[in-house]
Amino acid sequence: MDLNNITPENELEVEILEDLKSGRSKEVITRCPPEPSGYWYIGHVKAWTINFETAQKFGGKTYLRMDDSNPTKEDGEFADSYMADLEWLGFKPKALVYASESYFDKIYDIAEKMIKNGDAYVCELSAEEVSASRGTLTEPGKNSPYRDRTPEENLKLFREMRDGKYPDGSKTLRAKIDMSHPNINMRDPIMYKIARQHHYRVGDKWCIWPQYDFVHPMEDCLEGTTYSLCDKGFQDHRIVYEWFVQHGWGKPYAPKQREFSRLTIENVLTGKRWLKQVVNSGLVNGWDDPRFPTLVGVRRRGYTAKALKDFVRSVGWGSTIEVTVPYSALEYYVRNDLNQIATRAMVVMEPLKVVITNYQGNGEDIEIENNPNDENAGKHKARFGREIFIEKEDFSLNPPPKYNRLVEGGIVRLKGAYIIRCNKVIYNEKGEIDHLECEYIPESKSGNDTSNIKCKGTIHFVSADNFFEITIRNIKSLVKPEFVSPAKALAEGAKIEDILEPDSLTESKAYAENFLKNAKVEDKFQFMRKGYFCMDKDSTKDNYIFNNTISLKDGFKK
RNA sequence: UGGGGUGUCGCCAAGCGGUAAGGCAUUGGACUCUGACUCCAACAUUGCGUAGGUUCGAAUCCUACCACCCCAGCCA
Repeated sequence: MDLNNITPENELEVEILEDLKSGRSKEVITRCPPEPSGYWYIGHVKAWTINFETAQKFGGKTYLRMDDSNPTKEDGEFADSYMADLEWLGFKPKALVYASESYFDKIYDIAEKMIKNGDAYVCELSAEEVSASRGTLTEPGKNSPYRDRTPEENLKLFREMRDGKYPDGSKTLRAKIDMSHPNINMRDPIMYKIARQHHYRVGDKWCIWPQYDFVHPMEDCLEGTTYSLCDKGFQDHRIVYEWFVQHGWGKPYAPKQREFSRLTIENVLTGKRWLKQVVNSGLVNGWDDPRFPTLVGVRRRGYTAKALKDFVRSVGWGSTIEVTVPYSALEYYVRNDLNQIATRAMVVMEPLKVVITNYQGNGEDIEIENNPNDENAGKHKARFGREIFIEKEDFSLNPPPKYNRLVEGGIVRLKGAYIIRCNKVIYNEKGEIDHLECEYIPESKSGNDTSNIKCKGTIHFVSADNFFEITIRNIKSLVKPEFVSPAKALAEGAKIEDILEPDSLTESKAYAENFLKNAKVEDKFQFMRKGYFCMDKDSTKDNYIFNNTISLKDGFKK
């Protein structure tokens, strides 16, 4: 790889380039280190995109590493979902490693080494006492009375901790740094705690567990990570990270921790704790509910991996701890990608029957382009005949200004077929419109129109001999629009039920052209003039279900 | 009152001493057999948190101030 051909696009890349040129780094190794304790959501895409793509850019690699050092929160169910999510996103990790299995032994050895070096000690303060002696933001902490034990004594105690000689919570291993350090994270952080807890991977092998500030840098070192990229929430842990790299690892080519902004989206509920509550309350249908911001949720809804990645790239690295963007920023990329790949089809949501009074035959085939933006997408057959259905809203008795759909006595083009003129409105006993009587203009057929009639509007339709009924799932924002920061509202005491939109998911029936019978789960369509839809996994042979991924932009000013 | 950060258009975001990129949103308009897409135009008028200073010249350097965010788990 020729470093001179690489154009750095942010400060980190500038730094990496310098490190590579100076020889500080031999290659770029990053990691994707989820704690397997919940499903990923859109925010994770940013973290993984940054980690995978910076490595890729410099010809490096990325490991998927389960950061599973807390047995009380972790679960194999989640760990298993991550490989699938990553594959869907299009990222290929160099390997999948479980920190608990691959690194705990070595990390234990490092801890012993640190004890021998006088960098760690066994402390017998209770959790409350540790907290009380840590000091406050403005006052220094106090040294633990156990701080000055000899390395021999510490080593003996630590081994006994490991061997299960002491009850849970009775002792900890602490780093000997500085109890009066202005950064609280440096005040003798806990390296190991005692907790008899079954672990989803390593079972009951351990009763002592390494803590984040210690375990994370050591995992990075053992793995060969050169750049440990995390969110800005860890910015004031960087100094601790570097301390452990120096005192625990102590070799050259140590990793560097660098931080990017967390990404949040207006009006989207995030936070494991809240999402879990919503799932448990039954207000949604599981973690992959199409209204949910989880990856499995947005995927089911019909969002694409490309859209998500384009979106997070557009937001950038970020400078503040958290960057909040409007939902429309995401939607732009969703529409953008779907517009390129979605197959066009005609579906009538609220049918209004139209009889073509001057049409005599048994109907005829017409052709519809599968995707006008992709010439290789081909066409599919649809039908036109004496009886068709159009959208109710495409006919008006009292048309607003600039309404260029069907009106009494007016004309409109049927997509892919003919121009029709509305001659008569037929009402039922209740005085409602029952159907329309129209005539078609035989010379106006799409493809060989010799009629010379200029027609402003084109509407979609289905023919009575070429449709079947489908189910549409209409999806609105899960959260009421006034809650721009739902997690904040909840933290301030709002109730889940109060911030959620009551009818965020509704079902309705629609008439779809028969072509849609070929659809498979996760196939993406544009129902012309309506929006993008994705076939849901709940579909059966007799009931095709489509999720409304997103509407089309509507430029019609009423 | 400690430490770590950040302040450039409604929202993101370039810029790193030479006279305010770009994207989203918005508003006009063109095109259109999807009122989509696409295209074109407008959108910080000495303005880059504020006040001073240095300089021929500052968002960029210096000084002081102000505002906002994060940190006191044996969570990650």
